[in-house]
Amino acid sequence: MESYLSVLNPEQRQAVLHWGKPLLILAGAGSGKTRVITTKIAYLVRERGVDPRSILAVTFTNKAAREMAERAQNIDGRAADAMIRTFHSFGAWFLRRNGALIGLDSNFVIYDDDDTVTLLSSLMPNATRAEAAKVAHLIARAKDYFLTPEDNQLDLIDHRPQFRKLYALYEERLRSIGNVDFGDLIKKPVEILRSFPEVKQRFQDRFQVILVDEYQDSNVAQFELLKELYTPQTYLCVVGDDDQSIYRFRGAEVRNILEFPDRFPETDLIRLERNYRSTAPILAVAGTVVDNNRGRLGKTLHAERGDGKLPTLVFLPDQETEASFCAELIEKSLQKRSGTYADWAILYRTNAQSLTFETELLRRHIPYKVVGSLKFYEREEIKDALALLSVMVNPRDEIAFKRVVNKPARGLGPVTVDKIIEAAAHADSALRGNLLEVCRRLLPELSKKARTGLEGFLAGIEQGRLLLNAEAGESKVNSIASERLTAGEGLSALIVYILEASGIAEYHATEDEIAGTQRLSNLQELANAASLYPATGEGLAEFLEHIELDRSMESGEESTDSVTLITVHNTKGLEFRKVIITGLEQGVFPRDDKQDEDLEEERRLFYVGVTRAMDELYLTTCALRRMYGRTNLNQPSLFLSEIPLDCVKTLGTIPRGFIPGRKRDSLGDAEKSDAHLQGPYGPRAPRTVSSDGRWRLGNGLFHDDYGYGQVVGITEGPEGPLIEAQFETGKRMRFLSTYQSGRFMRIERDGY
DNA sequence: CCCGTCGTTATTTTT
DNA sequence: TAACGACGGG
Repeated sequence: MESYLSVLNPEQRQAVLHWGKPLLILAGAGSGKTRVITTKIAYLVRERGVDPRSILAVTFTNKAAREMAERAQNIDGRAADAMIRTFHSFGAWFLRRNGALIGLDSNFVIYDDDDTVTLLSSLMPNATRAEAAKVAHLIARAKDYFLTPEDNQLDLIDHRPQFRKLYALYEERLRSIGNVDFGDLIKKPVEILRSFPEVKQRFQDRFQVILVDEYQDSNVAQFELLKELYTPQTYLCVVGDDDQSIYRFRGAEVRNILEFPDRFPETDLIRLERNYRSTAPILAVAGTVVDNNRGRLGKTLHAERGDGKLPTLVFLPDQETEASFCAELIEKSLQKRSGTYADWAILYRTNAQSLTFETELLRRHIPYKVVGSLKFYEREEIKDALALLSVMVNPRDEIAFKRVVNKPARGLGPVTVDKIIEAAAHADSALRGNLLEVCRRLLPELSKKARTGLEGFLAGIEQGRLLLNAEAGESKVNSIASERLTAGEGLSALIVYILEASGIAEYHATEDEIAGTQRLSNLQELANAASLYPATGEGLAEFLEHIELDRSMESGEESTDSVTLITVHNTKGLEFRKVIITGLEQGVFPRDDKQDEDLEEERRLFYVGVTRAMDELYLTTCALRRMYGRTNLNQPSLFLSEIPLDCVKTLGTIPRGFIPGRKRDSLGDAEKSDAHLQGPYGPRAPRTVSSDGRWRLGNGLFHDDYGYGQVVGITEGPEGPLIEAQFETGKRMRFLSTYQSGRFMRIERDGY
């Protein structure tokens, strides 16, 4: 056996050697999934004589695509010729070549969610941006589900007729601008493949092998794309873990993986259940909890590493205590043993929860980094720069045009700008939509102030375009020595020049002086990122596409040893020696509006978090938590009650009535679902009046969010008397008797 | 055009 | 609570 195959376990090897029928590899967390895919690519090229160019491997993240390409090449260099891309980058590649068939110019710009909202806002003049964002979200979902504005099933996304109209209007507008959104990168290729059999034939001939990674995160449109590329002669292999499907809210359809064997008859199924990451007690927690999900193919992870430290379940009074508990845990661990800060990750459900941890870690001088809050490409200056560059690539891009034409202020108010856009929309066909050309025509008609301003804007763009088209662009740029930004080389120099000439650089430099921000250096960073692209129109388009599709911004700040603060979602694919999952309370994780499918997804999210841990796992839950400026008394998370008590060590005071899970095999199904409904309060002699005299059973109350209700229980908590309220909406909550807020009050409404 | 104030509204986010 | 947007006054 070849050495690269000998490192595989029997199931992994079986998966690599498999050939012929469709294959579904169910790869549990930490089971060596990436190794299998990359080895498989290399194996196909090396042993099966498959032409690497006929291999298509798709993933969801650029990081995964890069890693896959790199590792496959390390085994066999010829794998470099395989097409290993994200779904979206494959779609973009496809559309640049075949988009003309449906009237799409090859120089389209890819709109991000933000641009999409802006476009939609312009179609909804009376709506707020937040309302437009909601519709934009729905449109994105519709595209994920491969639904057109005409589709009957669009009602499943939103049944209001105006949604259908807005979607149609949005599509029309996007088409006339000549750009695409993320959903189009999948949906449009499918449409082309369906409408043009000769194109479909070409692609089906080319791709003999199709591999899909993280298949549990694929959406309906992506499934359709696979179906169009697939023929009975194609070797199709998908890899994923149904238990790690956590992007339903974004259109991921877990049924894609659950029903794969039905969709592709004679599918072979291989399970990778040997886990090389975590110790057995950690996997026991993960397994018992996720086992409560109904919609899963079923899989049991075995810990190759064997036994280890028992996970700790920690009951805490509030979030401040939670933060200091985490900090102390980390400090003590570093004092005692030789571990590092980087061993530790603090996980939470929502970004807002990071604040308390940041405050505490800062106070104690514990180094940390917050993952996912970078948002480089959401910064104003970066969006400005990208909009400016977008207009140069696609002069029909009115969204980008609007953003930058009056920035810095050039005396072009919204009235003038709208006039230009109107004129462009109604220009004769040769100029239709070409904003820059229309601007030029319109100049004489404008007021002096507006004219001068617009001339300045056009001059900047024009010079930029000249340089893009000029052979010796670079040397020219360098001769126009830049004042604020350093030119660098290639496209970087050109971008620097454009930023300077347009006044954008100066505008943000001034901002920096006022607000002490880093905007100019961000712009510099953006420009630097372009250094490897040629200073041509094509190079610029490529650069913009790269940025739209890959916003990870891999800055090399990995060097400092620090604790990781991260949302559970963001931990997917990562691992840490020591993991603390925080905020495990009903209403937080899971959120209390989650039911059925959504609840199962939350449970999978919990599973993802747990399976990140290699050596140590801590689960924390707080009795009180401030959310939206209100302090709520929460029950421990349902998921905690699903963990058998002998699977964990507990710390802190277990709340009365907390019922831990029992051993799985002693539970019948009916009993199991009962356990979920079990209230947190044990039997006690009921009080009729709270000890502070504020409340009595049956008192009426009103809460802005929960409506009318009634006091149905009174207990004594560590912080004072607690009242339990049953609201007419069905919600039951407990409050401190002293809890007061303008939105919550006692009302004279005793009894019902 | 900039700034202050008021009101609204709160997940998760591979691309 | 806090952050962000919408609106009105200077």
